[in-house]
Amino acid sequence: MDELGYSVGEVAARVGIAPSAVRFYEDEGLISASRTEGNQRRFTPVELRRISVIRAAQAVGLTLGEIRSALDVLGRRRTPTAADWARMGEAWKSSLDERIVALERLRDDLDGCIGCGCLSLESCTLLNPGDSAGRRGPGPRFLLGDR
Amino acid sequence: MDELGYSVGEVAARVGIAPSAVRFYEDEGLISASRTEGNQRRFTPVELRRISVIRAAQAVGLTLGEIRSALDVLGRRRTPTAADWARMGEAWKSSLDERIVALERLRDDLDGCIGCGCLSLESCTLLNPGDSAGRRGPGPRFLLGDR
DNA sequence: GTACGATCTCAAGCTAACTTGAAGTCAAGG
DNA sequence: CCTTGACTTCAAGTTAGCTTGAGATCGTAC
Repeated sequence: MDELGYSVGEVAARVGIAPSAVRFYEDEGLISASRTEGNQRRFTPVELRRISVIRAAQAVGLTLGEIRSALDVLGRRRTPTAADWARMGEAWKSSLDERIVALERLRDDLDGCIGCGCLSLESCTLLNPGDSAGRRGPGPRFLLGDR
Repeated sequence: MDELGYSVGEVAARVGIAPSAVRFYEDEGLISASRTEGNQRRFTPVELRRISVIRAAQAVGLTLGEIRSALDVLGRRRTPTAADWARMGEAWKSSLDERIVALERLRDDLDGCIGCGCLSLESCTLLNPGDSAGRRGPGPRFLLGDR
């Protein structure tokens, strides 16, 4: 790190991703960098934080597009406040909560079905929820994201 | 459905996927079909079940490769028993349990971090777990699947 | 028998999130 | 000054899981 900031390689090493991924994030507008006289990227510590947040958000299951939107909300202010990060975190937390609930429901349904061995039956509620889960078209919609 | 079984279109309609996906699954060896004299696919009800199970497994987050392995375990027996399906279901359930635990931990960490506003701090345990989460390399490994 | 939708095969395209490679430039040590 | 490793851009490749399109055939209803 020189007086301008971290190089791609340094950033990559620090956040544990490949340099190509760092460049990719910049190309995608998720992070920004200044340049040296010789046209090399230099990143401030703030960008390191943004990358960490990006990775965290990905772990939660958000796409880069969604993450970009969230980061855009932070706006052009130089240094996001704690409240800014908190707001984003809250949004992700509810996404997390939804996923957890969905998985738990799936697990519980699986429990019930396995108990009765009905995974082998055409009438299985889990695989053919037409009766109990309502008529929302054919297939195991219950499991595929339909709410 | 004729005496040989369901056509691709019928299968597709019944399980709620596109005919191309049905052909794709057959190409991938996930399901099998007999052929009419005119070379058209015909599927038995068992294949419908397999597709439903495939979709269920995908919803749990398994890849087609993993699913193929699981289905291969069912072997060449013509009709899988309830115990067979149950065994697979159990395996998926533990995968589900793992995911739920991981997401819950992530959510709880996010809770703590948001409470203290530390998402904006470089010393944040969540984003830089180097200290409390052990030294397993740089980056927010805690969030990225490292266990 | 003829029309018309459904099916066939095969190749190519698509999205996400990157990686890889080529050809060339920058920066720091000796 | 020279070497060497890190950096540059840009195009193309990768993986998963399908979809789309072209051109040809099947099957069924009238």
